Amino acid sequence: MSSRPALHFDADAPQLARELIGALLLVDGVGGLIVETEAYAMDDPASHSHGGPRPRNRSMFGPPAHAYVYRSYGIHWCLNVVCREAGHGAAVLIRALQPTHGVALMRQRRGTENERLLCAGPGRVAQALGITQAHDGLPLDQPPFELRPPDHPVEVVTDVRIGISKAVELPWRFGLAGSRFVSRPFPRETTGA
DNA sequence: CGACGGATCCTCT
DNA sequence: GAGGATCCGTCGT
Repeated sequence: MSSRPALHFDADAPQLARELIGALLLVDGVGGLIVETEAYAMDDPASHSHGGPRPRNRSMFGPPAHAYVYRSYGIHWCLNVVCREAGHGAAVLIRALQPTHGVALMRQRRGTENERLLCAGPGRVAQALGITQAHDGLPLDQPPFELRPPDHPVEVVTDVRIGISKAVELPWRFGLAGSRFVSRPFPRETTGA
């Protein structure tokens, strides 16, 4: 399947997750091309929004095209793009980037020289881009964020989501076909395009 | 009020 | 492949 060069923040999470593959994500000019995402919906036992709004997940129920940032395992920050409409509790987790802008700074923040591992995983993405709870709820179309759709259609592959224990069968992980910057390989690199 | 467990990452084997 | 680090929202008693 090919995703078209447009970002529909009012779409449901799986569609936006697909559209975000190949998009450019920057924070203060640092970042890269999105190569891996996951979709989370309200009627989705694996989603933080499952069960309705709470203080912790309030950004997930806020306006679309804004950030939902949460702390993972008490250590890492992870960035989501809120979608649909306010109240739906749908979002797309940014799982991996192909580093393109500010690589030296990302290396410094991450403490590694391995470019393949700079942004390969949601915690690594946040660390490389300097994302913290301070970014929770901020609009992604304004500084310090910059989010631009892909320049051209890209080939997207899918798989089940990673690290969850509920709704494990949903094929809601999306990746850029053939990318070496994903957090984990996709089982099949062929799609119908 | 105590316990649990997670949309993870790193190190060591 | 396994286990530890380390925070805090959520839930059970």
